[in-house]
Amino acid sequence: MTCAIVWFRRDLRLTDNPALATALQSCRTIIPLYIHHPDDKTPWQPGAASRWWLHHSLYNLSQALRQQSSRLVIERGEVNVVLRRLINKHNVTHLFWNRLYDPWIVERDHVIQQAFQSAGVHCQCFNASLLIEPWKITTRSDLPFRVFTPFWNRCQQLLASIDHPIPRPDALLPPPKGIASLTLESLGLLPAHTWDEGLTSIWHPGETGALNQLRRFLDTRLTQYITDREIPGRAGTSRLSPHLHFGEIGPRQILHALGAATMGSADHGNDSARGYLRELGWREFAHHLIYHFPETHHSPLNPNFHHFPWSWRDESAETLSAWQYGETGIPIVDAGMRELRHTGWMHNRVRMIVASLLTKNLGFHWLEGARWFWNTLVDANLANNTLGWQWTAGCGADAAPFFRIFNPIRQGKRFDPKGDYVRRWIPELATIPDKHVHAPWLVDKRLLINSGIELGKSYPQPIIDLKSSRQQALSHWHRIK
DNA sequence: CCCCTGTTCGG
DNA sequence: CGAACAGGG
Repeated sequence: MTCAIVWFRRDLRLTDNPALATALQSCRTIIPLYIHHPDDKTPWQPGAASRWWLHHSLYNLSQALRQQSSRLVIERGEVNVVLRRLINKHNVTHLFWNRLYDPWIVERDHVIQQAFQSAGVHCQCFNASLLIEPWKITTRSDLPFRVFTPFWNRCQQLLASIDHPIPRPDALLPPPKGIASLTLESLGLLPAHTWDEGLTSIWHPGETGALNQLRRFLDTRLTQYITDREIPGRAGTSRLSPHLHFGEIGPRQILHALGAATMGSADHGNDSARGYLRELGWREFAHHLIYHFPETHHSPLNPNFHHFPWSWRDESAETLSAWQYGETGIPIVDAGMRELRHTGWMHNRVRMIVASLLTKNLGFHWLEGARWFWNTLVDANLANNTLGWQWTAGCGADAAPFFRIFNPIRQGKRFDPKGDYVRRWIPELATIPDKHVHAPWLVDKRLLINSGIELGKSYPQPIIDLKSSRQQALSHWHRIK
């Protein structure tokens, strides 16, 4: 009699789940297990938005399991203790999971595999969340990639050989009779007071939500993706990032669906498909980097920046909180930060703009921004967050050179020309003419008053002079160049 | 997945 | 005088 644990982590789906599929082939009884371990020694404990998502995703998974006469077993505690207890209690013979790439998880999983393997449990782990795992490709000199373009070129050569997604199983196996489980509610993942209304109205965590979102994106947005993806005022992006983070859908499924969706379509559609795939490529690249350079979640990949004087300006709590809460007086930045706080998500173009302001103009350490994103994003992901912040801060490997300092006015005019995005999140600016919406402080006072805006009252004065702070940043950078 | 400054060029 | 381009941080 064989009994398997399928240890769910961030692979909260039934389709294209190799750990689950293998268990179904090789065992008679299956325990679908989730272990909540809030005390793990990570500097990156999931934030409130992420926990909110996790709660709903676990709920969705447990419902899906129930529909097939199985159920999710929820435990809490140190993972090896929990696993050992269940393995002994239920005579578990097989342990299956899908791999993750956060440095301490890689290490922990390795220890667990060793320990249980030598205790006679068959342990096996799989790739469920990447197209190409970090150790599968290297540069010509056999090193990890540090530059995106050659990385992605190499990946593209291998796309054709990537496995098709595994179909959703049409029958599961029951867990042992009477097996105990904590309730989902007892994990306390939901916020104490209800700030989550903004989230509930736009997101649908869980596998069903993920598949619907992919379908909707492919059917209604993909052909316009290449032109719309940079316009934060349009719903042009896939918005799959939180679903991907929790593994409610995997990139193999997207790749496969993308192939089917663009088969035989005109060039424009293929440009869009390629463009979208490239964004998945950045996700792959981020995981490649965090795996091979596990220090980078706190330390710059580019050694020139090890002694860079981050935090060269006032570093005051008020300045930081003005940035966090969208009160900097710079509309495109405030719009982004408010979108983040209300929805747990921010358009990628705007992420770059707000990050550039924080690290270059306001002179804060990039980790300060990374932490805020970590706590507020529903898609908070160590690999992507690290890549993103090091990229804009200029200290990553293939980062934007430090001297690429975004000008939020120019960015606003270019990517939000009519101010649709800005006005959506900053209704105070509803009546200001389009041409001034990105820099209200440069507008003639009388015109502002006609628009019913008084800077410093209804909307803040800018907290930073863009020109001089830019000069300051460049002069600091000069010293380490 | 940039910005600024200076220069040239066409109207 | 704006658009287009080159050069450099």
